[in-house]
Amino acid sequence: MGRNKETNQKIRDERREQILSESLLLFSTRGLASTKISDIASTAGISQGLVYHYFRSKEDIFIELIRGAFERLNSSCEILSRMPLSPREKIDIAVRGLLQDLENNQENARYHLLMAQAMISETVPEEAKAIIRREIAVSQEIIAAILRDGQKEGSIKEGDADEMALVFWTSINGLAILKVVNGAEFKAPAPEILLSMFL
Amino acid sequence: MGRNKETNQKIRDERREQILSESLLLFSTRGLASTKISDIASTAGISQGLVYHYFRSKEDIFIELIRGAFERLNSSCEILSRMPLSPREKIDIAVRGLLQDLENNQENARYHLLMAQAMISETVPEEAKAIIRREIAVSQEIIAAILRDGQKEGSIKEGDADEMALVFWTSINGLAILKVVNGAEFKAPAPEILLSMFL
DNA sequence: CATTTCATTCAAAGATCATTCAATCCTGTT
DNA sequence: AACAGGATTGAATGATCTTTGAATGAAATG
Repeated sequence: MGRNKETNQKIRDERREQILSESLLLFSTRGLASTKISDIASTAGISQGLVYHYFRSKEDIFIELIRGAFERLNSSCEILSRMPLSPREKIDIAVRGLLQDLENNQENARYHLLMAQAMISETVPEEAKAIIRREIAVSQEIIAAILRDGQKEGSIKEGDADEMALVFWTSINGLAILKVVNGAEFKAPAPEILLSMFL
Repeated sequence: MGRNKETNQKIRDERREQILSESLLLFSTRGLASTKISDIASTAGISQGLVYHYFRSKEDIFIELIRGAFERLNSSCEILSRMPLSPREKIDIAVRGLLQDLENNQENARYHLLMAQAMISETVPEEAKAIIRREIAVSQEIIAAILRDGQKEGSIKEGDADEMALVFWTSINGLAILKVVNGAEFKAPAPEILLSMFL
């Protein structure tokens, strides 16, 4: 009666992850439109047809990656906001953590880049756009809330907290782009530069 | 003997500008690969064939736009650096000017976006990449030089000036992206937030 | 060892585009 | 009015990709 269920499930999970992982690499540096299914297949070492066994279309892969990107980002943010720390410490940890992550973790920078591409491009699938519309506010609101807390107790600079959160993410995002572009040469700037906007 | 030279030249100049202008709009929001020649032609109100009367290829249009983008950016930077102002005033003017420009001038934000896309994507024409490699350092070096001047006289915060210039452009760029994405809703953040990194 | 069930491949069909080119139009000039 | 010269059009060409589906292969089960 063929292979048993668990083995098949494992094969499928692994292939799926493999396709997603290679696609992230390609989408983030070449964009959705310039990434060919044949690119994905060949870097993953499989045939083109097999890609369609796992995903309905190229755009489906993209949507899945966007979904994962926000899941990671938002859950990190929520963990941060729940930490038993002062607002000032939270911001400090967030900036240092994000910058360090950019420097060490290629994949994370790629996720940032993917999100940036998805935000910019009018040609991303509607479903991806919908996810962005829905999720983009979460991380910004969390940072803004921390900033407001800090402002109340006087440990964080005055100013419109929403605008400050916007600049916060904008800067992180810009640096992520730089990281992917510059590759190994990339050296994250001193956290103090960014922190001086808030503390 | 047909139309006279000047009239033809004028027609050609105008058409060329028109094609470039519509292309900037499309490339910046959809990317090079997802922008079809038929899109450019139809938004410019001309036939597909005519586009090829003015440019050798789609990539040629892109390269021309990138060339123009850096020309604008670098010349603005050089004007700034020559102004008879203190370093502190120069940075102040640069930040306020750039933010205001983002808010009022759709086209400028699009140029920033185009540069970002060109930097990110591995599939932009080699000639565009070459221009980027050559030109990208200019504006960064100019800002870094102003910062160093200011640090010498104590009016600007200490810190690695190159890194600070990097964060400077990164933030501007990130905001430009946001501007194009958010369109009319976009409200530039208070300049003071960014300025607090430097002053 | 025959059989079943899927993963996987391969080649072909269908779509979508960039690019070309022969024909047409427009507008000063003679 | 006839003409010249370039601007302009639009359909055809061909290249490139996505997607499909029939055929193959491998592993586990009876």
